[in-house]
Amino acid sequence: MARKPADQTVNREDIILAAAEVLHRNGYEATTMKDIGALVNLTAASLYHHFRNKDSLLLAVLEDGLAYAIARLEPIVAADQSNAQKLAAMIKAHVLGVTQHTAVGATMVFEIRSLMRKKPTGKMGVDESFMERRNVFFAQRDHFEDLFRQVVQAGIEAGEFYPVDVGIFVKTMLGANNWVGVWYKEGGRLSGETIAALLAETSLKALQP
Amino acid sequence: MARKPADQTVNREDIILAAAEVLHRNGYEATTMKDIGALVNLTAASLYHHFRNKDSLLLAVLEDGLAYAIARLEPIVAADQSNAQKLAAMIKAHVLGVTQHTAVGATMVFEIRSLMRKKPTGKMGVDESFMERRNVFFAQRDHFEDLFRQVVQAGIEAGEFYPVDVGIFVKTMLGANNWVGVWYKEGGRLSGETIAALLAETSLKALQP
Amino acid sequence: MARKPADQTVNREDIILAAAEVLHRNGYEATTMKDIGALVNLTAASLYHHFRNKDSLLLAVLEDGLAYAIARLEPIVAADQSNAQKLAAMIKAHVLGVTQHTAVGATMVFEIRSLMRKKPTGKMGVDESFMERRNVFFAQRDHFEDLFRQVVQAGIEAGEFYPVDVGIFVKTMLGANNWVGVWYKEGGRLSGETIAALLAETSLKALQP
Amino acid sequence: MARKPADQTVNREDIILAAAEVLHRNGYEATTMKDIGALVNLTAASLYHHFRNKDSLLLAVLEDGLAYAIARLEPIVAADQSNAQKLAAMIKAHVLGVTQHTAVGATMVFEIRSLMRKKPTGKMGVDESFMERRNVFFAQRDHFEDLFRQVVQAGIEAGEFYPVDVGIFVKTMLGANNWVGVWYKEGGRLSGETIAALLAETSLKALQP
DNA sequence: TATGAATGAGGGTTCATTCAT
DNA sequence: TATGAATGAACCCTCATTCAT
Repeated sequence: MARKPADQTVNREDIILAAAEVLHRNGYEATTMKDIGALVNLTAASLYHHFRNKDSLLLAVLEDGLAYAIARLEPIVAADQSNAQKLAAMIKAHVLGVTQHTAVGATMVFEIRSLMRKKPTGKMGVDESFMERRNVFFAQRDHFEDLFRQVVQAGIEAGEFYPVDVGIFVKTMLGANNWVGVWYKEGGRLSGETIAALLAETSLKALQP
Repeated sequence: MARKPADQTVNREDIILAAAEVLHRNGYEATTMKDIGALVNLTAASLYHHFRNKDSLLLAVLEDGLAYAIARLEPIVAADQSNAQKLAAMIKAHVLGVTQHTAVGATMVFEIRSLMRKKPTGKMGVDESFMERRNVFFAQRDHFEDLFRQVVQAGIEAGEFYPVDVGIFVKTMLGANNWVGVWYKEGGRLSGETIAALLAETSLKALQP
Repeated sequence: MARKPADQTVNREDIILAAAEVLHRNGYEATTMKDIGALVNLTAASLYHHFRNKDSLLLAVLEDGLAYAIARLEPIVAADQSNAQKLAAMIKAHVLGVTQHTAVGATMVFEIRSLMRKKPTGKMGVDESFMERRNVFFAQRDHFEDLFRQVVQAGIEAGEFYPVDVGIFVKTMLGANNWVGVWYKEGGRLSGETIAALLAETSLKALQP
Repeated sequence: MARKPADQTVNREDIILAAAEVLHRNGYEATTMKDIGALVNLTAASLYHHFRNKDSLLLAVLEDGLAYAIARLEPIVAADQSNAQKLAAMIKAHVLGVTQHTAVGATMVFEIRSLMRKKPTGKMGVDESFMERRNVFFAQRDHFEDLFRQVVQAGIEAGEFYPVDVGIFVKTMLGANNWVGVWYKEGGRLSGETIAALLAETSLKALQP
């Protein structure tokens, strides 16, 4: 269960990884500090040396996952390729990320509800910095979706894609892609790469002019 | 807030509806008996006259939603139409169900993790009947997916559809459809019917031979 | 230790009494819900059926004590007597209250710092109703002091009293009176009545023209 | 916030001063090692190089304040003056100390309850030396009160003072004087000296034969 | 000396659940 | 049926304290 040998120093990143795992497995509310600590051989109390509180830690996981996902997408969007090629590459990269990088999986599958529902307090009064971070996160989340919207839109305008309703299409496509995080199990019938390729193919076909 | 006038008798179905609403809005762990009760002007304690415990109530919601979803699908599958027509009708029916019937939305969007994670006891010892119901639910869930798989498979064999990996395709498609429950807001830019039609169109296009 | 037999129903007032006792004995921060509960044979959790949270309960104690103290003072102020007679009666009543009514003792000896230091949150976000109650409490506390100030001021104007600095004198006098709550032990050398009489005599002498 | 520039060596006395400030402001239980450390730019852990534990540190504050108060009183008691002159000087000195010397204020206002309630262990087993120090402190506290009692008693015997109950009178008077530490704010309407003078006058008047 | 990291103990609070009324 | 009262379990978080560096 524990991922870290008992005698090693634990750093912020280790904790985020552990938290991502629990978060991905159990969801926001069912994730306890104790569970996270157990994965790095720490007590719950010790986690507070690295993060102000649970919300802050879990938000760090989400930020991490989202940043990673975006980082893989942006070079693709900026590349000099057809929109179809870009979109295929984006989907593959994203789905692969969902299956491989726990934090990405957690971030995407994640019911953002939990974060939205958060009242401006955990136990520390009105934590403005948290609210700010949360807002930045939501903005990044929009940005993430926007990368897909841009490419689809450009593809439509270039005549590469069938003129779908971009907003609906992208949400739908991401729903499909993110959902992989729910059912994907390592060592299953198909590899992450294969699944990623199949999902890309499906989306591309759906956009055929 | 309360869905029931204060002076009316509350029955099992009312509670399920209330629970579905909270469940859909807040997720499994964040759903409290008090919240559910509030929607029908009951105290949390009173809910126990209608349901053995929280799990049982929430499972009832999921069963309800799933049964409703299946009930709308089976006649379509059984109808005398092309597989393409069937699949389009199924998607439309399902997506519409997700947007209109809270319990369906809750059931589908729902991270089944919560249910799977449940230890065979809450406070009442090994509740075998609950485990049975849970297993039946999972079986039904499989059946639900199977309805889609059947039609897709038949369509492929009939040459109507492109020969996709049926398992992956259906999971993907359902991911997309169910995700609607996450982002759909009544009174948005597009009606549930329109969204349902668009999703059906997208999936059908992706299956074009 | 427990003040209530194990088989009796506990009501709001019982809890306030228990809380007053612990509060008086241990001070705000050192008072735990568990300790309070123990005095009425309840668990800490059970207290939450009667009070929203610890702050609310302790504030109730203070309100109680203050209300009681004021209630004993107001008739005296309104009576038709000389200011000297009034003041003597007020001091006696107040000191007696401090020695007999635990909540009064707690309220008066109480380092109001704890209440003033309270950030607008315990664990429940910005609890506005609590802040309002707190403000009302402080206003009442002012009113309490004002009753003494009125009589002293009137006495000075009537030539009954030496023209002291009213504000300082009253604060000083109340400091002396409230301090009784710190050192008074039931069954000591002198009765509460005797002590009260001595304190009244002392203050009156200090005001001699 | 920090009282010491970041690059200066911190000594025992600095810490006591910082602790006195926090203690005076927040009370025993609400005083944290972290808060104290912050005032001298130290971490909580670092404080343990100077003091065995929190209790020991806070007791040092109290000892300091009490020693200072006594040191100012003893010469007065020993001086060759009338008892009335002595008492007036003592009150002035003491009240001034309360307003000026944080440790005195902390010691006096301080609810000795916290110290009395201390179980003979925090985490370090039965700390006998602490219990001894605590007892010495209480003895000193008695001595402090005794200085006042001596002068009042002598004054009564000399016919300078009205024959009050010495014990009660002194406790009452000290209550009044110590209470100044609760309400005194620097920069208020009256200076510490003025307040001290008024309190002395009041007590002396109360003792008029 | 100073500190970052870690922890055990404990406190406030929530919540599902039970039970007598 | 309905509920108020009560509770055990669990959770988040704080804090005094220790220890290796």
